[in-house]
Amino acid sequence: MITKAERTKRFILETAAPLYNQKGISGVSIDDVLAATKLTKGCLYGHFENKDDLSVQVVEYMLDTVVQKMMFAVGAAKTATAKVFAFLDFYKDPFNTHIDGGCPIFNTAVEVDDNFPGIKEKIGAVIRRGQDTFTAILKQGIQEGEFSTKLDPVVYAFKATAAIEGGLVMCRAMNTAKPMNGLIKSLKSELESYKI
Amino acid sequence: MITKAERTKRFILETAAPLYNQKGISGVSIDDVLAATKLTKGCLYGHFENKDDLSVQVVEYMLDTVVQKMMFAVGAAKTATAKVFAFLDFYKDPFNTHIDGGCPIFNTAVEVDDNFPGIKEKIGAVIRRGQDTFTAILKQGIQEGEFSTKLDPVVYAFKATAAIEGGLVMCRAMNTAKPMNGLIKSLKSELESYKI
DNA sequence: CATAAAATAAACTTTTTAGTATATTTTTGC
DNA sequence: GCAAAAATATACTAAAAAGTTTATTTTATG
Repeated sequence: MITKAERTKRFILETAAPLYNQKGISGVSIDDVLAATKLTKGCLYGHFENKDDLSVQVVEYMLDTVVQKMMFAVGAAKTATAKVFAFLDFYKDPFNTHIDGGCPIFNTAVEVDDNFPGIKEKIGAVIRRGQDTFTAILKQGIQEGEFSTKLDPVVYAFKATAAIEGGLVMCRAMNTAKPMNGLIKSLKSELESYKI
Repeated sequence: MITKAERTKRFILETAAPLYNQKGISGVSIDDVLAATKLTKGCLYGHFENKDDLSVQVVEYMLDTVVQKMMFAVGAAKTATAKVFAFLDFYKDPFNTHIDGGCPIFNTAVEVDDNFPGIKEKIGAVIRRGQDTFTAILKQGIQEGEFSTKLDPVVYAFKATAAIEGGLVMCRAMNTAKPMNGLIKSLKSELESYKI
């Protein structure tokens, strides 16, 4: 049985997530979180030790959420090509990013880069694991004769991820979703050029 | 004649720039800037109205600086190919980014995305102008017979920029410069595939 | 070299934010 | 229906950060 306390804690994480994703760790105050959740300080501090504890858990919640959604989208596809395409489509709408405010992995990576070493380590691990998964999918595609051996899995995985994530930030900054379409098409046809 | 006041103001902007680029606007305090410059409050507030004024001017200084350096690097090249290659090489070392802390355009874009609407507008304009310049270079390359008409200037410009910027963030988060080499090589050979 | 501009020193006020304490009320789950 | 858990209300304290003030000292440049 899920307790009330667990539900409340989860509600706080869910509600705080878009705030953190939009304003960044340093940009969110406890009062912001209280205003968004309409809870009281007593309640919040009953679930989290202090702001740092809250911040770390919100970031972890966001990372878990986005990784899980991405895995679900990719996992539903059968072939290597379909899996990669599912990944490329994951952020096709830069203004609907599963958690409001863009990609939490990237947003957090930028903020904690030269700050928050603990969180940085976690972000690095998530990205590394993502690259490993992506690379493994491509390698299997090669092994099973879906792609030519001329495809470099490590390079394509990095290029595709970097371009999607970078494109997302650019689109949001320029306030237009359009360039994302051309980018995704280009990355798809680049992969298809290795098809056997 | 450049006055002492102008020199001091510039010194503040130069010194604060890496702080802002590393910690973000919300992460930098006035005391951080005072500690870094070893100036006093009286002096700082003699040059800037308040923290907001300082922040806006630091961001503008960073944007101007990076755009100027990029233009210098690209401008030194003669052919369209050489210009694009110069751009691709601009961030080849993710840990030496002209201003410490990564690309200020991107870092600021992420932070001000859902916050700081004034600064966001400026970032958007810088990115748009950059894309226009990049696209114009490719178009000229096509016109002058350097590239095939099959090259889509808008798509390649966006893809290359997004990938470089995204790759920069990923490398910094993973604490490795290596993937940047493969990425740059891949983007270069992608462009070369359109060479006539 | 004189003076106006620039910077310092130091002590403030104000505001914001984090965090604490406790008595009271509400809710939940047995 | 009742006891424990959870949340509220309210009123705090503490610390950090922003911003002000003013008298004094230093420095730049006409």
